[in-house]
Amino acid sequence: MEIKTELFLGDCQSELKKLADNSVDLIITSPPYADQRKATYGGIHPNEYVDWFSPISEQLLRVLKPNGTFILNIKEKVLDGERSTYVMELILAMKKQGWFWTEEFIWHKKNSYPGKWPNRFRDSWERLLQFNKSKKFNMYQEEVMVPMGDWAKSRLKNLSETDKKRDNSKVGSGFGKNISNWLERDMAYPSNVLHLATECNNKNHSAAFPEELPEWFIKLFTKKNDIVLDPFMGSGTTLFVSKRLMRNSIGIEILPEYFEMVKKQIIPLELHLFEPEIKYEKTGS
Amino acid sequence: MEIKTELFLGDCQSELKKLADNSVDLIITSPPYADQRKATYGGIHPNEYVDWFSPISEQLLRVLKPNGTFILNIKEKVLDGERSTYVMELILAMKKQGWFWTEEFIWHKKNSYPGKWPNRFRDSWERLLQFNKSKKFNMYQEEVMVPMGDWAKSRLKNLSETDKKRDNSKVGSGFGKNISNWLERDMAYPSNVLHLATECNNKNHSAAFPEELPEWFIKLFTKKNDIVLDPFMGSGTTLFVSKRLMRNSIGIEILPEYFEMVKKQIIPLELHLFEPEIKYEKTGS
DNA sequence: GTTCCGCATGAATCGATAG
DNA sequence: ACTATCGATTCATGCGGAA
Repeated sequence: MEIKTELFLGDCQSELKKLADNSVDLIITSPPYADQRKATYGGIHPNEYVDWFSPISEQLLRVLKPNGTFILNIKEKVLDGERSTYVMELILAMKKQGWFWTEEFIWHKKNSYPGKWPNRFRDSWERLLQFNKSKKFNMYQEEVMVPMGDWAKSRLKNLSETDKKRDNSKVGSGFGKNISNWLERDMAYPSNVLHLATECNNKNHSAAFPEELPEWFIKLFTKKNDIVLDPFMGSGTTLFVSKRLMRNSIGIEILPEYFEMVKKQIIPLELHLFEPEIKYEKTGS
Repeated sequence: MEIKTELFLGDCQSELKKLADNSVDLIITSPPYADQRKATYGGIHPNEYVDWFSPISEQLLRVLKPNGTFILNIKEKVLDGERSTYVMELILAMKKQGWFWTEEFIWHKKNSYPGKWPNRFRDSWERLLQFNKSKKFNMYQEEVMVPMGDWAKSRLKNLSETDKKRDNSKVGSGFGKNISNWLERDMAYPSNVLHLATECNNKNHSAAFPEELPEWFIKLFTKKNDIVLDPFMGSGTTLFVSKRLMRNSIGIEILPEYFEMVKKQIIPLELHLFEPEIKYEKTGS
């Protein structure tokens, strides 16, 4: 089946109206934070943030499938020495709209920018708010399982030693068998804290998140041929990852530069993606 | 100078009234979370939590010195499939009382409670909310500087590979047990994400936080001979650490068992603490 | 005296069962 | 219908006994 990528150029709120009700499986986005990035986006004052975002979240609620998920990446800025409260007010407002606030993941940015202030440390985490339309939603936990921690590693080490001896006495060669069994068993479910580095380079967009971030949520909340929406597309990370993972995607971007940039990059990516599939069928292996 | 430890047995709200205005340098506490410690403490329903805590936070605002800091350790529970909002409502309520919400630290608990559910992962973080009475407050950042590991150098190369696995060992600000292994020369300021394991054993209290947690904040926000207050003393971790770091401390506890337990333990600790000092003076080294 | 392994146990959450 | 209680799930950690 072909993977589609749809791009919309224009204001997020009005472009969203073109999308059908209950048509999207996953929304994942990082909207412009209040008063950040004033140069590229309008820059929204913290006090106006909830009023600005509410009509958008209302549209998102409409287009999301009943079993779908909305992941909102956001962090309040420091205003006059203290944290703003607009994120909390936004959560409360979205709950009134009908959203369920299911969970708050923490994105721990391992390589946050250094800096020194007299009264605070580097801000090295952001919120990843999970909202849902109903209490039942699709979640494919096995897709994001991770290897176990130190305990399992050391245990695996010892096991490989003993298994070596056992295998040598019984069969002869091949410690691969037992180890691979243990490797499979040594997977654990992750927690709600994500450790990812920020991507500082090769993107023109000022605040692109690392590919691993949308990848994790796309794997977790969608399956192949599902539809992913990023209403603040930016440099298009979410869309590229969606395509790579064989998910359809929709992107909305208000700035023509980003829109054109993504549009140009999506087409060669399609060719690149379908080429290996043909080869694979020919060799038959 | 002698280090004093004062203990109060009784209800937090009424006992706090015995303390003088502007008399405490640091408040650090972990109140019973809504409906959690039902067996030991009363258990407060999420809907009533703000009303229950507000009179207490009002007292805390009164007793805190103008340059002091209040660290509140708290996390909302899941209620009927979604996160409760009482922590956010509490922050908004405390701001109305006159508190400044300066910062939110994240306590990442490596060893969070296990479990598997169809719709969520393990909860492995808690909030450490920093409130202040004014925008100018005492902060001794050098006291909590951490050595830098080589993870900072190699982070760019292995990014995609390591992120697929769970990074257990070297994530983040790295206080804990391996400090002695780190190189001394390049010291860095920590960030606002703390990586600490919970203490499961050797305490009779059900939910003592690890000593490193109050230690970090005591070093960061007080100097020697300052006064530290824990209005929900529990097993007394905050007080023991304060004493060890030569800070005066005040503890309030409503349950006589804990009160007596801490009382008994504080006295031998004093003897233990002052003995080495005398020896130190005698040897003169 | 080390190192290693077994085991109990947490600020958890869900779903089913019972009043 | 709505609350209360119980069992099942699962992972890092530290302790004690063993090799």
